[in-house]
Amino acid sequence: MLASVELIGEAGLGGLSMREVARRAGVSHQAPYHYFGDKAAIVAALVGRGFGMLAERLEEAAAGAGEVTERLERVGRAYVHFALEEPVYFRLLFRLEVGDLGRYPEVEAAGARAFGVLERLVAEKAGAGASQGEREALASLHWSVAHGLATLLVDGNLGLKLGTRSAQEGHVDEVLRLFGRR
Amino acid sequence: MLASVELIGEAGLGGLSMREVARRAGVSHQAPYHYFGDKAAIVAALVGRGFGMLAERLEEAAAGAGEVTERLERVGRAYVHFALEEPVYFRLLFRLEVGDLGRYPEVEAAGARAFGVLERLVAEKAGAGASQGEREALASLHWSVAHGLATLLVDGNLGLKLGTRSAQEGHVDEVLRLFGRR
DNA sequence: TGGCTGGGTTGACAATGTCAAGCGGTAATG
DNA sequence: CATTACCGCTTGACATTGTCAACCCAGCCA
Repeated sequence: MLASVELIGEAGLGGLSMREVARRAGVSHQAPYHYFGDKAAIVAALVGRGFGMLAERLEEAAAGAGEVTERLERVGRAYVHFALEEPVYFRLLFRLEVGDLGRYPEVEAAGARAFGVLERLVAEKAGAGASQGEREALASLHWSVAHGLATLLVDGNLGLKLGTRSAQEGHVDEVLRLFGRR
Repeated sequence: MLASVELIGEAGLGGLSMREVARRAGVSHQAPYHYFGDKAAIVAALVGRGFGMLAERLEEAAAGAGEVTERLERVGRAYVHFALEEPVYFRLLFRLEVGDLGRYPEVEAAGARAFGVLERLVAEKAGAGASQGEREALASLHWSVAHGLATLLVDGNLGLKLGTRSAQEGHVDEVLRLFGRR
């Protein structure tokens, strides 16, 4: 299990070989197979774990004191920071093919838990007068900003050269602050 | 080449088998190998093509008349629409492992071309007085919104049930309009 | 004692990516 | 015309992988 994460980190999801994992763990090539029926199942387990970790961080960020907008910004920051701190897990989260996800309800539930944090905050911000469509749009917008920024940063696709970690964090803060001013 | 896209569409990137591609094209299992040295190379070629298509759409959207904010909004919509219309290509674009990308400069160039469209618009919007950091943050923010929304929609991770295509487009319009109000 | 179960093992199989070598035809070169 | 070179492709091998099936053995319960 830990060996899987390590290996994915080294060789990417495509480079994940159950046989190599077993080799590293010093067991036979079928041992992992005994716990997870399938290669997809081991990945799904990791995804579930990853969503759990993410949800925890988001809940923590949402729980503290402060105005709604402030807490929302904190949640966004927590989202992006999670991606930067656990890039292996984060990349995994959204790499499952859509169809496969249905086979693992607990993974779906873990994802919904993370999304729920955002949803509640957005509902609070929108106020009672807002229509469902407005709330959904606001939630999608917030989710998109955090998710887009995290994805682009993690994959180095922002076209910027943000070498150090603190440079990345500074950029994230600036972007989120800019988004918050509205 | 076309067979690859088709196969990826059916079985996902992981399900792409050069041998199966060759079989469909009615040639020997080594024929594709003759044109592309590598499995990674064929994927990179598709990514390059995808970025080219995307850049074209963005340039088109940016070229028309209107104020900067209006054009920016059009570009964002074009970005998301591309993802919805060509999900196979779009998913491919950002799935290359970071390290591998360096091996294919033409792919990087195609990506930079797409990003450039946004960069110029943002520079225009920010005005001459803005610092480089401000411009970068603004560009990242716009890119993040479009990219995040596109990614989440394509992978069905928004937690919403947007069955029909027009429902999706309506949601996109609403989110982008909301973002534009600033 | 006997049987059952959990945590493995060994051995086989088809499929895949990739390497190496060969082969037929067309085009340029002498 | 003969030769050479190249292009587009094929055949045949190889190690590696995911997965199936069968077996094994310690420890526990009855």
